Amino acid sequence: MPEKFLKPYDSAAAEPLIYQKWAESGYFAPENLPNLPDGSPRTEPYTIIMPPPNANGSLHAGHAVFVTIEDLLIRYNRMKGKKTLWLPGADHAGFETQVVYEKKLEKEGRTRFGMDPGVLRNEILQFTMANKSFMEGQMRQLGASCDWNREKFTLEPDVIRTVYDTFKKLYADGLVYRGKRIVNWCSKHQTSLSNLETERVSRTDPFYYFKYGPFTIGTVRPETKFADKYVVMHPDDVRYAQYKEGDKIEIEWINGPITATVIKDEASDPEMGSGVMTITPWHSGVDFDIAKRHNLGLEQIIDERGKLLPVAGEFAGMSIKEARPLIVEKLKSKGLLEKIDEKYVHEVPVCYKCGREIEPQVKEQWFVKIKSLAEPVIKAIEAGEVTFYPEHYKKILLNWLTNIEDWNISRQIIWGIPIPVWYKGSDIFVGENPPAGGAGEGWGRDPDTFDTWFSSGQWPFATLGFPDSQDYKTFYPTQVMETGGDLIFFWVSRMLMLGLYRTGKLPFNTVYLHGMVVAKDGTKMSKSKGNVISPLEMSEKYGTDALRMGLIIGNTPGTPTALYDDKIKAYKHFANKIWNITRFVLENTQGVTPNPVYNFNAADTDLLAEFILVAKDVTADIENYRFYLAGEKLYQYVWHRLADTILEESKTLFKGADEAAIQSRKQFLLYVLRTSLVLLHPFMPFITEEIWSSIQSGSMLIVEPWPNL
RNA sequence: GCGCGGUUAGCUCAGUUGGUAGAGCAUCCCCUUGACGUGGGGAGGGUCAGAGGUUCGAGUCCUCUAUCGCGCACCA
Repeated sequence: MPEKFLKPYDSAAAEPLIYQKWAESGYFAPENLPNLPDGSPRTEPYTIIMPPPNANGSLHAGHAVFVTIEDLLIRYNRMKGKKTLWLPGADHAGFETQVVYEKKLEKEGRTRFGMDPGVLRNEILQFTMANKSFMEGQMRQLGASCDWNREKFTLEPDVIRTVYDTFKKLYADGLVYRGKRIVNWCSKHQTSLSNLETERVSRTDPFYYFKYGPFTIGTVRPETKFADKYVVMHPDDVRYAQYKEGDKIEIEWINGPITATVIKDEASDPEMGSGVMTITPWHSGVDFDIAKRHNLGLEQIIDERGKLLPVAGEFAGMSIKEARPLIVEKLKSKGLLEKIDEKYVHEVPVCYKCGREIEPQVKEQWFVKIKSLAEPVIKAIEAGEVTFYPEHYKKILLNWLTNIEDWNISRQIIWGIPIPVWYKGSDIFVGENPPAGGAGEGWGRDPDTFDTWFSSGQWPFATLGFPDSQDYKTFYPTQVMETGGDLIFFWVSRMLMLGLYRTGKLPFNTVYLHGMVVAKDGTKMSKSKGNVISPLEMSEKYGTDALRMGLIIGNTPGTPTALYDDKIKAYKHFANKIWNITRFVLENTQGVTPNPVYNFNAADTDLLAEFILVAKDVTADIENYRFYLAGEKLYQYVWHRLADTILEESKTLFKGADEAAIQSRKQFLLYVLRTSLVLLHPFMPFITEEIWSSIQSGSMLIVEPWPNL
């Protein structure tokens, strides 16, 4: 028996060496995998495109979950004899990374505003690349058996080329347009945001009722009302039947007399307040739509920094917070304040990064006519072409796709893929370079970058070298997209839409969405709460195998998973158990040569049948994405059946004199140990490979065939 | 407003096509000197949120109620 089994398993020492062995074997790459047991080459592809982690920090528990689940699937399918590719990547993560970098700048007493864009871009690139290589090391530590030679970064030239081709095609097909529309504007980050990048928070604010000529209007935002010269009511509201569309009314307002125009529109809710409202089309989506329907003028009241413009008269230059009480005071002194409802509860949109209120602004930006892309995906999903784990995400996604709004893809940040568009007066040219003649002839480039999800949405085919490469032909469409449930709209939906649009095929037919990893008390892990569990620390402390089991067992798709020290510790104990089972078996089978076709006696035949049932069950569970059950069943069998019962019985048996029974049992123990290691490998790759190297010289467990049951 | 979930043992959660309620942790008792104390054996503990229905049979399917939560959405 090898000496090492006399000491406890030392995961920290063993793991890096095992990973190195795997890497050197070349088995991470599909073309290097050995032939099938019958000698034929592998043909059936199995592909997972890794969700590229944002290269702006270190790996967190969520990353560890996806690495564990995807690595499990990959190892399983590799052992099943598939031509297996797990393609890793790293994401520049546009706005996300820029926000992280801005915080770093802030700490250094600097700011991005006023910085030379080229210099800033370069700084962030260096920051990103440093994080990228750091995180790659961490993924190796977690045992990721991905093909590093095929790794992709989202800003590589061929990825950008694919993204530009898609944009050109969308433009040619009339599915992307430049429009002057209301966008979600964050006055801190100085960029527009998609609807998904805003959140809604409940606020209690005073709701003011003001006299507006003969009417009473209500508002929580008096600071937007300076230029309000349209008064809107529902066409069927009998209270205001005497007023006709287009009537002009002279009224006294904040900064003096104005002429108001009556507008009749169904957007006005007679139940709300007095049933009359004034509109501020530049700073409200509803108002903007009304203005558009009635062809009304637009005037900006609040600037991009959230300060009042000269139209506010004496309040110009003030922030909203400063100005609001002063404006109310002034209206009150003019006798125009009717009443205040102090307890008005409403929801306001805020920037998902800084929590500042979104200030809607009218901007000229690029929008995707997303309904046209959504429709074929809706049909495909309804036809059952995509399987979701958990199943109910199908309904959630369909609901979202059905109610989808045009997608704003321009961002006013530098960290991203520049939009390939040139302007000259009212002429638009779509291309990476200006039309012949060059920028010298008055063509100016669009200063914006793409929403990072616009490019990420093309990831499955962009990474594989669409449209001509051999990899694309071999590995697309991929088998499964495994990612966090929070990315269902941001990413999964866009991959489905853009993938189908560009390649004519859905990029994957199975979507597995894991739940968020939370602290033991069920709350979100956050640095400020100090309850963050670092997967890398856990891996160092208890071993990666223990961490992986802790992340798999009890983790049903779509449900938050609690991760805590004790849980991982329990699986370190399990690793120790496996180690000691091996020790017991090796001690008691010295001199016995495993015979793969041994005829067990009746008792051991029963044990074999029982084990085969477990193995079949585990296999079916993995095939059906029930990893949490598969892991638990293996744990139960190996510990509480094999170790607690079978090994204990064997002790008595071995002390007896029934040589035939002893021989049979020894053969059985060797068989069950070896096969258990195979079954456990996708879950606990390190310790199983380490043991395998001692009992089966010259072969590696990573490519050992999965038992054919 | 629209949509989606949860409610099972003290705690955290499983429960796959309907077939006598499970695990881990916690609690209590006992055992064990060599595979492993990172151990072993055992015990207590649940009218599966409530009501009704379908069924030979319901934690599982249907309806309603209660309650907690989540997502999406341009409500002045």
